[in-house]
Order: sequence, then structure tokens, then C-alpha cells
Amino acid sequence: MRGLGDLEAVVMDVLWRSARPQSVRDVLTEVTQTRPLAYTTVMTVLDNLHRKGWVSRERRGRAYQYLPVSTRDEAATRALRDLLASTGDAEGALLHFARSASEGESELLRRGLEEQTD
Amino acid sequence: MRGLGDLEAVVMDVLWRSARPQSVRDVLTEVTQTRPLAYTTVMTVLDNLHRKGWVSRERRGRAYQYLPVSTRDEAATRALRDLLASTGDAEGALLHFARSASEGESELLRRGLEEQTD
DNA sequence: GTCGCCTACTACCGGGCATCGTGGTTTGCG
DNA sequence: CGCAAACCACGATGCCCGGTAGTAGGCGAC
Repeated sequence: MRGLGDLEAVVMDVLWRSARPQSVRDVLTEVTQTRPLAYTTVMTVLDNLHRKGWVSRERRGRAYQYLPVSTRDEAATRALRDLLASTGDAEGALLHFARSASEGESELLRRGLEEQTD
Repeated sequence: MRGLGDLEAVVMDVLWRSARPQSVRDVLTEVTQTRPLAYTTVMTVLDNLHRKGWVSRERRGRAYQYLPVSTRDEAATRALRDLLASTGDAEGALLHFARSASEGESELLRRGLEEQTD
């Protein structure tokens, strides 16, 4: 994801997959299944994500509970718009994307356009 | 643009805006209008872009002529797809994007879907 | 009051990018 | 022919960010 490092993305993924706010230990437990990391590493990452505005946190006893500020889809959409804006020709890019969209992509785009929430 | 540094993006922009292949000196002349840079800086950047596969080059006398490997729109579209793939839920993201598309975005998407080139 | 978990703070390293200098080679011109 | 200008290859430096973690200190449980 744009603006996130590898580990940061992994951590955000954990938060997005879980319905409830997660403590550092929760995330550590999850992430350690596939990647051995120190407690403080995960803590630092969560702190950085908080500082950068990706997650909010509230104290629960002595520990923090972290939760994403946006849903995964919202974050992705924002990233898409950022990317488009950075291309120097957002409209050309979007048009070219739609023209070259695959079957599946077209389907999703059409559906989305119909269900439009504006 | 995804995968490019600031200066690299500026240089790619110069290449994309010009119809013909550009030498280091050409790019330097252009870029120096707004940003004082050494010849070798631009040369290094172009060399890096070449190494990373963003541009190709051919010798023209003693100098290289650089030209983009893809059009701006193609590069942007590839970047969009990369980004989607990196979100962890490409379909959800795309759907959410289409649903939340602005007036102008929707217009472009519809047009693109109609003119579809597959 | 001691043990264990938590946070805050700091540190270090590697990689990527911006920036440029030097040295060497080619080429046009006098 | 000989020199200056243009060009390239290579390497060096500095900075910032992200991954990784240790240490110090607080607080709650027992």
C-alpha cells in the first residue's frame, strides 16, 4: 500500500482483518505466526502508524488498543486517487485504465458506478 | 508516480511531454528552467531510469538519446494495478473506488468502458 | 514489595534517492 | 596535429525512511 512500508502493511492487514481493536500483544501474537519479531518492534510500528494517522488508539487499562482510522477500501481508494493525482495526467490515466480493464475489472467498475453512493 | 523518486518523476515528465527522444543535455536544459542541477545529476538519474527499465536509450553520435519505454498512461495504469494488487483486496478496493467516484471520474470510467480495447 | 507487562525514548543499520566530482574518451575546430 | 568541449562510466557523499530492537521506568497483581 502506498505510503506504508512492508511491515507496516502487514500490521495494517492484521488490524483490518480483525473486527475489534488490537493491543500490541494481540498484533504481535498474530504476526509472529509467520515472522519472528520483538515486542518492541511491533510497538514501534504501531506507534509510527499512529503518528502518521493510519490508526487511532485508546487506553484499555495500561495498554493501548489500536484500530484503523479508515477501512481497507477507503484507504485503498485514497491511495488510488493520490496515485492518479501524481501521474501528471489523472484523467488520461483513468481513461486508459478503464479502456484496458479486464473482464473482471469492468464488471466491478460497472457495478460500482451503478451502486454509486454520491 | 509509484516507484519513482521526485527527481525521477520530473525527468520522466520531461520525456513524456516531448515527442522525440531526448539527450541528457536536452533534459538538463529543460529541467534547469525551474531547478538548478548539475549535468551529471541528470545523467545519473537517466542512467538509473534506464537500469530500472523506465526508459530505453540508443546512441546518437557520442550521446545517448533517451525515450520512455511506456506512455504515461500505460505507466500510470500499471501503477494503478500494482497498487490494487498490494491492497490485499483488489476487488473490494476497485468496487469502493467506483462507488465513490466523483462526477468527472464516473464520466471517464463510463467512457473508457465503452471504448474498451480488449 | 517484587514480578511481569506496558510504554516512552533512543539507537543503529540498510537501502534508496538526490546530488555531484573525477577521470577518461571522443570529436569538432583552429 | 593539438586543444577545448561534450559526453560517459564510476564512485562518493549525505539524507531520510523503515525495520529492528534495547533500555529505563511506571504500574498493577499478588
